[in-house]
Amino acid sequence: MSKVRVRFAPSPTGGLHLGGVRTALYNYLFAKKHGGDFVLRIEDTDQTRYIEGAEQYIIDSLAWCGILPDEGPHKEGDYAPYRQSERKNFYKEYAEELVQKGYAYYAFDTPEEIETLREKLKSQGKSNLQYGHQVRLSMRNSLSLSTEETGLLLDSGFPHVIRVKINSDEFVSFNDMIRGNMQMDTNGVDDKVLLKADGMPTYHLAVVVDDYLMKITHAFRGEEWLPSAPVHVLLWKYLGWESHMPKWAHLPLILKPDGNGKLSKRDGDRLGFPVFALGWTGPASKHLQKGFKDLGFLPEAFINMLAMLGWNPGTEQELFSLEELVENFSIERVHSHGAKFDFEKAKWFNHEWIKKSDGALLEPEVKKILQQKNIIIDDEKKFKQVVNLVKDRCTLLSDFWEQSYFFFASPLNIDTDSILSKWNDSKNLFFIELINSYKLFNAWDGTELEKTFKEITSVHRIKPGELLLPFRVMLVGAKYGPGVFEIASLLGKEETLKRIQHTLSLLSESKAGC
RNA sequence: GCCGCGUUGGUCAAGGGGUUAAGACGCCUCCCUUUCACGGAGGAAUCACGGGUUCGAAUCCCGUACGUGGUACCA
Repeated sequence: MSKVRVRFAPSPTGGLHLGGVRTALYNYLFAKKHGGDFVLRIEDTDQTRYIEGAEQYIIDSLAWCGILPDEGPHKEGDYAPYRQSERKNFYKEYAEELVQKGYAYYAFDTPEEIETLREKLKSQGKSNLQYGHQVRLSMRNSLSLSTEETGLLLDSGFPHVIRVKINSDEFVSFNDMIRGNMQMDTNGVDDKVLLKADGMPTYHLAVVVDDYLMKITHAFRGEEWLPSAPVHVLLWKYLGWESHMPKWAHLPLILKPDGNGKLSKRDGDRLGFPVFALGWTGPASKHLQKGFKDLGFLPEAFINMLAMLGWNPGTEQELFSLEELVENFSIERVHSHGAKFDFEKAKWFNHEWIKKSDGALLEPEVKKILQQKNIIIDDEKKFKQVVNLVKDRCTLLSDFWEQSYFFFASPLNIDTDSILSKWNDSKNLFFIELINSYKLFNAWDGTELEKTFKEITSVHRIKPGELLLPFRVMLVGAKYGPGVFEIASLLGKEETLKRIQHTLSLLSESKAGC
């Protein structure tokens, strides 16, 4: 058995969205599971849709996910080049070969002529034109024209394409690793263009030629290719490569959460969640669409979520590292139906990953987030403690800001309103005495702070619960966060006393103002 | 329109002739927490419909409906 080789073959037409990353992921998982190669091939045969920078963006996106190609345009192997635009000569050669063998033909119809014909049929209420066995003899091509006429047109350099000649009523069967035995007839497909007038191949030719030349053993791609699969299978046969044909698997689509249609690049803004791994700025619009990374997702959570959207190991385990996915993945367990994307579940995966990640792993990203907000981290030991203390309450990395900034800077606002309604002189006196007691502390320890706090409450005959909330608001600015004495302990004596004092004066001002 | 693929709670899903039809997200209730989370215990909610086959169908077959993809010199 030859070495497993799979490829991910995106076209550089813009950002790489969820579905694309998942296709890459499944290819990668399968390759690594079987000790094979994962090849990145850039399908840039449509010059009209080519977007500068998209190729690098794709490589960067995959790298962030931990999906590293063994070969690709950025990492050349034995099958270079890896951009189809640089492989132009191969395709022409094979297209000509197909013509010689009688499996393909030259067609001289201009796009405008075909379009006109389509419009005409449409206006007559007829079904869409299929350039195939029904009409090919009434069109302008090397089948309908004499050899002389064809030769003349060819010699004069008349623009032409090469089309595959698909026989009607032919049954094509192949095995799909997800769907099982497929038997389709050729009536559903037309005489696909193989080589365009500009000399570039279409997907149909390029995918077959490149998969053959690059010794691809398994071809996994989106379900949208299923209807044209018979053409590809036939091409493998016509080129005489049938015994080398890769095993196929057509992956289910990722659908929009609100129903209707597959998730597309444009859905990101409309639906309020990212569709890209990394942020993408359209070169024309200059509009930035944020990616999962920008929103505070961990790559581990992102690929975990993606893997589970369309695949399931059959056990109750939901949390998988990339290594565990490699170990457990099986293409046969990929579903044959699409799944709607659920952003809430995606966030859940991230929350789980933040909780289970070692604080040390999170620190660099968290530090970046805090520093972007001009928070100065002067005490590394304290920073580590804070990260571990608050990570359970963070769903996104960006949540670390709200959950931890007040350890390093004064609260932005003090929510005095939440204290004021129940505020009175005896509570004020309590805090004054608390300050005085805390001033005498030598060892600033959370347990001791709590002990003293409670002792004073009993002297003042106030329930601790009535004072804990004001205390929290003094330190945090609002009603959230970890245990209040843990916060005080990390804040240190000077800062804690300063914050109590500060809020006390705010409260007296408010009272006076009433 | 035609052709292909699909259909288990709102969402992701296990289950592939006999199950009280797993589990997860989300939602609700309670416990924990003198905050917010985390954690724990519960709850509501499902086999698209109609025919077969069978002692027995979510599971197999056929229709219908619905969804989705294709129907480009795009991939």
